[in-house]
Amino acid sequence: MEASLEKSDIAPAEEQMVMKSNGDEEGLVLETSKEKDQLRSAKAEIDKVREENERLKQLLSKIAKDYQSLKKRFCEVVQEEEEKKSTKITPSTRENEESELVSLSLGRSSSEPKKEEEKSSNIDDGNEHNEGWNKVFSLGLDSKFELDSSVTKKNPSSEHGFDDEEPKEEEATETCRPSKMLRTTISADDEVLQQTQTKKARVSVRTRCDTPTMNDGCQWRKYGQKMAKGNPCPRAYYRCTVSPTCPVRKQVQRCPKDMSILITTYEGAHNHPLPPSATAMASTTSAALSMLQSRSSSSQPGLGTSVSAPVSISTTNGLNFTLSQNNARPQQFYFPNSSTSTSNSHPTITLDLTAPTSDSHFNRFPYASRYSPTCLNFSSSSSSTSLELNSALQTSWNPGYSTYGTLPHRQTSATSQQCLTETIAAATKVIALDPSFRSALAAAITTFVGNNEGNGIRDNPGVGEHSGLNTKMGDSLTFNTIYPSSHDGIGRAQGSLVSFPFSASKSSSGSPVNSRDYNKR
DNA sequence: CGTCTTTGACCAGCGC
DNA sequence: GCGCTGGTCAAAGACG
Repeated sequence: MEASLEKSDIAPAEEQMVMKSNGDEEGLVLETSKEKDQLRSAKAEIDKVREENERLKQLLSKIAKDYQSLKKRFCEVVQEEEEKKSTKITPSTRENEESELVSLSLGRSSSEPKKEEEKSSNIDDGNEHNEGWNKVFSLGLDSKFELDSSVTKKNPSSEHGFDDEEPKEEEATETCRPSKMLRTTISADDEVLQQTQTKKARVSVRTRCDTPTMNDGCQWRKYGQKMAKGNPCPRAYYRCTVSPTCPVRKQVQRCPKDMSILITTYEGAHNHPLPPSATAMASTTSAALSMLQSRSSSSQPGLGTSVSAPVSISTTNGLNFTLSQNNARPQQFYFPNSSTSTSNSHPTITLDLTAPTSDSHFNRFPYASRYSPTCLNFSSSSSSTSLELNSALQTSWNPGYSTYGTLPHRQTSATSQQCLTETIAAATKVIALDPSFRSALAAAITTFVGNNEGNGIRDNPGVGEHSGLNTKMGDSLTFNTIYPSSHDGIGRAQGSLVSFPFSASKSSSGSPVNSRDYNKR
């Protein structure tokens, strides 16, 4: 469409060129017409990007506006709560609260506060004016995605510090070989190695499902089964059969702790069109791939020494998005059941669709729920990425899922499904736009904290649909949004809060993944 | 008969 | 070097 519009615009110039070339030989004419086409398409592309840019700019300004007002309100509420609590709570409970709050921060981990502070000093600079609370909540993405280093730093002690709860599951979900990763990441410019690396990008989905596998819309062929160590349940290996050349594989395994939970780990990106029902998952997996690729491409050897803190976004509305790339375990302090991987070399995204019962995360952590019922929690390390969806958003890709009435999940309604789709889409977008993660984040967050009004997050966010959001922001931007309603019917105010620095505008990396493959056939 | 699953064998990486 | 483990292959069987 834009191309056709563009056609008329540039027609005169092109005609001139043609006229000119008519005087020359025919080959030249052909060449010129070729260039003409290229010019046309390029212009169209530029216009597209410009449009998108404008749209996202508006989006961001809107968010910033909202942020300002909500921040004000949030601070008021927080202060009130603080005053109330300060008289009631004991030092120990206060400590808990603090750690929970720390876990909300990007670039600060409660386990390594000092380290993080040092490493993200630039973040502090940007957030100093916020002090206190914002310090806690600020997201420092600046150095988080520098590949690396992290890789070179092995942190075995941290490996099992977190998963006492589900060690087997983690084993089941992940199988990484740090040394392998090390090799591939060290020579990031090596294309072959990069490919090897991208193969390791994984998306893990935890869902309650009684069926042997989760119906994600794709066709799979089982090619193997293995007993995983430490897990009584066998792990099944599937390969995508939609296209014979499709590299996508998935592993399916039951959670040893809860057999009703199915852990599906996807690896690779589809190289073929997918049915609409499969696009969400496909987008997510390919986005993970994209993220990994962009990381490796944007990594700088010299910056490799910084160990990033885990990045996680969590909301009571069901989103917990954790990015971690390092050997250090992702630190989701108040999401003990979120599936983070022990595997340190596989960047892994975990979608946790399991239904939390009464002991949901936030119920367990009243302060977190009180202060940030809908909080976006970013932290990053370099070993895995986990995205947890639960509560209201929990649902399944399995269309027949609701038929398993014994499962404690909520019935999948059209609303929640749409919500899930949007959530996945947004999360996918975030991942996909990793090179411009900071800016893209805004778009994704808008989907969550905004009204889901279709503001830019499409149903099928192809990985390649990079918006090219280059809007420059201030040093840090905090989103603090109140949800109009809560999913649990209690009606508590749901504030989503996230802040992150937009200290640098990166051009979005064209994702190598063919986003268009995911378009409807 | 074609497709899919099962299952033992094989290979590579890793730790000791 | 050896054993363990994860991942894959491929032959055989099951199924529609």
